[in-house]
Amino acid sequence: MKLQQFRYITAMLRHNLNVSETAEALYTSQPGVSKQIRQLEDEVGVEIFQRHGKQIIALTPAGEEIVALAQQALNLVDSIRAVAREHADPNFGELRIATTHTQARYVLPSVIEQFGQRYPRVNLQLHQGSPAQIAEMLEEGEVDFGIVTESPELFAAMVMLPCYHWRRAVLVPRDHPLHKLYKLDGLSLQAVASYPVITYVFGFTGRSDLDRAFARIGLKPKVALTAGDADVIKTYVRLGLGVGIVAAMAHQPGVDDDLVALDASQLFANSTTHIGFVRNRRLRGYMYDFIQQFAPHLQRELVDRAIACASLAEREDLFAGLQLPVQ
Amino acid sequence: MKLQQFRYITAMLRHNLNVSETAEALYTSQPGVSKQIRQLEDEVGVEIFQRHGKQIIALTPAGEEIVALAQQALNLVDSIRAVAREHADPNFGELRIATTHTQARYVLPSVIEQFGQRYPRVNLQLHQGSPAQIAEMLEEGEVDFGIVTESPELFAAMVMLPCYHWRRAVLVPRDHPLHKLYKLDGLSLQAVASYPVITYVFGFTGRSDLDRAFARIGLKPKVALTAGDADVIKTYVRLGLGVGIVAAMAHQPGVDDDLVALDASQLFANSTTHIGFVRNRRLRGYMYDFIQQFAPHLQRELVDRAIACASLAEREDLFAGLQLPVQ
DNA sequence: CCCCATTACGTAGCACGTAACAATG
DNA sequence: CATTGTTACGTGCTACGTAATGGGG
Repeated sequence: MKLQQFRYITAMLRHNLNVSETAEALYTSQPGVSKQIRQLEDEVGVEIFQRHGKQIIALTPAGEEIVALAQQALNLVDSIRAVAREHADPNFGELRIATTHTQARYVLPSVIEQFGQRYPRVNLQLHQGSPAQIAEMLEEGEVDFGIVTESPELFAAMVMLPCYHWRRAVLVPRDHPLHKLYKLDGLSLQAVASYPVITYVFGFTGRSDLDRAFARIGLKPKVALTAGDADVIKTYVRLGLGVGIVAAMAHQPGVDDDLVALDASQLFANSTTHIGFVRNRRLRGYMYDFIQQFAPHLQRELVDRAIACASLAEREDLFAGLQLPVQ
Repeated sequence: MKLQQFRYITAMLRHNLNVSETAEALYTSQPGVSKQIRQLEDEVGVEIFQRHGKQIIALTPAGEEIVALAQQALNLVDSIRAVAREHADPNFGELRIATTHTQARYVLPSVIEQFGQRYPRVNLQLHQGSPAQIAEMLEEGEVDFGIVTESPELFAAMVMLPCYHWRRAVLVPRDHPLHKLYKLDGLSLQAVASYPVITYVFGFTGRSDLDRAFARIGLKPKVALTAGDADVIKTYVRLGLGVGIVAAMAHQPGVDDDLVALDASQLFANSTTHIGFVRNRRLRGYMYDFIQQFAPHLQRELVDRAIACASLAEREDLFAGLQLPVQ
């Protein structure tokens, strides 16, 4: 048994059980991967992958368990690396974060600046992506943290810590009828839905919460345009293509004063942003600090307790009593 | 990083941080071990062992953590093997048990016979040893289970499950004065201590509980002879060398009828026998069955919950309400 | 001066790459 | 016929063993 074999079989999972694709992703040859997998199967005496002729179509029951254990072993290897680096120099290393546009653009800049001053020798990498891509980057060990709002099911295997709630705002030009209405009576879903809306593409930044709100009252607003980020949305709101529905923090005073952000927290449920990472992978000291700078209630001790939780439910209990800040 | 390197550094712990001894124990050459350790240290960029000149004298702080993680990784490798075997054939495999004489001689035979009938194709190995040796065998992965009464501190890192309490008996020839006294007034520690005693060597079969009982009332009985097992003790009791203090189950009706076993459960606290194994190493199905045959209250589900416990204290809570059988 | 870790060096085994082959849809 | 996994084969790396070297107590 070799760690390399563990890398191959775990990578197979992430690449459709396709040997060719896996080999390519790991920058190695197809026969090499094939052979190592076969050798591992020979050594332990049981097939890990179910083959149909020469096609690999599924994991065997034994394979399910074996791959999970192999993944844990690889996490330990990463942890050893982290421990060693920590002891070599606790202030030196890298911090790789994957997140969506909204966080990268509106929330993280101040946190990252602070962090950079505290840890000038930590090389910080920020990767932008969709929640699915972020989940993949985490799984592959390409990043240390993911910061996301959407799709908890993608992150079921990870430790997700709630950071803050955020409100939604309806973004319109100053002279838009909704602005007057808002000042008189406040907003209603009906009023908003009477205009074409511009909002996030599905799967991004709490989009599903938004759809749910309209669906609940049986409305299906005309969506004029969807975008992955609020900057694009703002651009088209300015062009009069429709009303924007965005995270409230996307409206920046000083820059966006030609638009008004009408508070819509009564119309749509608040969304919650989480920071998450792979379980069983040891965190560097500065990583704990980063988490706490991002979400002050997440002290190291609380994070460790969340890591220790065996199940999602346990973790939810841990945070049940907590009052999160609202952005 | 290679699993072999993990084997070397973890074995170092069990062999006084002595490279030569470690190499010998692993049937390989001293320079090989030395070099692999050095290579691992180079790779992770931090010393694992603290050297004083050319002497290895301790683990570095980083080393402490790294070795612990490496051990976990090796346990996972063993688990993968176990999973594979289980799926290949759940009724085929081996069960390796380390235990002390008392269990091997008086308690296990019936359990093992039952087990052998249920699982004829499981190769059962029984190794006898002192508690310290048993702990070592468990740590080295040479056995699956340890069954012991003494020295909980040796097994702090393992999952220990309480199986049953057992009483002590004072063993004397039929015509011994203590026998008469027992029938009239019962026994007292003073009465027992007025004769030379024959009992277990220190570190075996609850010997320390026994010493504690005498010490509490300020008595120090004359110990005529100590032995590792009750058979030897019985032999010398028959020769009139002294009175035996043994586990009650060591007195076998039919075989030992020339001796009488005077119940001494009032004089000495009952001892508790535990079955234990290394955490994070997956158990085969038949292993769960063995545990339950040995201690019927330890159903698979309860065992799994005990394994899940993070700390010793948690595990104690789990068994706090349980009424154990008394042998 | 002995014990022990490290360095030097040769060899055998194996992981990995290239090329050819087989099987599936 | 295209895609995908397996077998065949050659090569370069490296783990490991033997022998020699060097510090510590």
